[in-house]
Amino acid sequence: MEPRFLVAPPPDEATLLTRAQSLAGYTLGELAQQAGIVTPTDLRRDKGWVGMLLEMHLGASAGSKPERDFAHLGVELKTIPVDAQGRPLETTFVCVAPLTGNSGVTWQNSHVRHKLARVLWMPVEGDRALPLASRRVGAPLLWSPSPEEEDLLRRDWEELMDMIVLGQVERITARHGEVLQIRPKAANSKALTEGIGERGEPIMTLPRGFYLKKSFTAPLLARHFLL
DNA sequence: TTCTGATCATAG
DNA sequence: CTATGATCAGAA
Repeated sequence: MEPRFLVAPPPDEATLLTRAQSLAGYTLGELAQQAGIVTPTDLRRDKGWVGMLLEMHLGASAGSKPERDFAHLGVELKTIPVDAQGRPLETTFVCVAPLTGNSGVTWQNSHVRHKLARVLWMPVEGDRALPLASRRVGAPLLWSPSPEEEDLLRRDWEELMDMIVLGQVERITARHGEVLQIRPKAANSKALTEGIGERGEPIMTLPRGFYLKKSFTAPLLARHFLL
C-alpha cells in the first residue's frame, strides 16, 4: 500500500487525542474508503496494514524513519488488536534488540524506554472471524508508564540486556521477562545479524526484537475501560 | 486454547 | 541488512 498523507500532522497532543477519539467506532472498511485505499482480504500478507491506515488518519509521518510517529510531540502510535472484551490478542512489538555495541547503554538511554515514554494506543477489533473491513476502532488511550510499570520494564530490560552482553543471546527465549520479552524479528529464520558468542567472540545470529507481553498491555487497557 | 518462534511487505 | 508496521501458525 502507498503511504499518503490524509491529514496534516497534529500541532499538539490535545489535537492528536481529539482526532484519535473521532476515529473510535468507525470500521476499518470505512476508514480505508476515506483514505482511498483497498482493504485486503486478510492480514496474512499485509501485517502492518491497520497501523498504516491509522497513521494516515492521524497525520503520522509516513515511511520507515527511525523516529517516533509524532516526533515533534514525542508520541509513538501503537495499534493493538483486541477481542470483544477489549483484551489484547497479540504481543506488542517495541523495537529491535541491540546485540552489539551496548557499552554505555543503560535503561535511561535505551530505545525501549524512549519508545514507550508516551504512547497513543489504538485498540482495534482483531478477532480473525471478523472480516477485516468490518472490524471497528476502539477508544484510544494516551499513556505514559507509571512508576510501577516503568520499574517492571526496567527490571526485564536489564535482565535481558545482561544476557545479550554476556554472550547468552542464543539462550534467551520468549519465556524470559515478566512483561517484556525477546523474540525473533526477521524476514525469516535464515536472516542473520551480528551478536556476541559464549566466549565473547562475534557470532551471526537471528535478529531479535523486544515485545510487550499481553500480561502488561491487558491491565493497561483494562484500567482505561474502567475510567 | 495459548504461546513461542517464524514470518510478510515495503523503503532505503 | 535495518527499520517501519505487526500477525501468523505450529507446537505445547
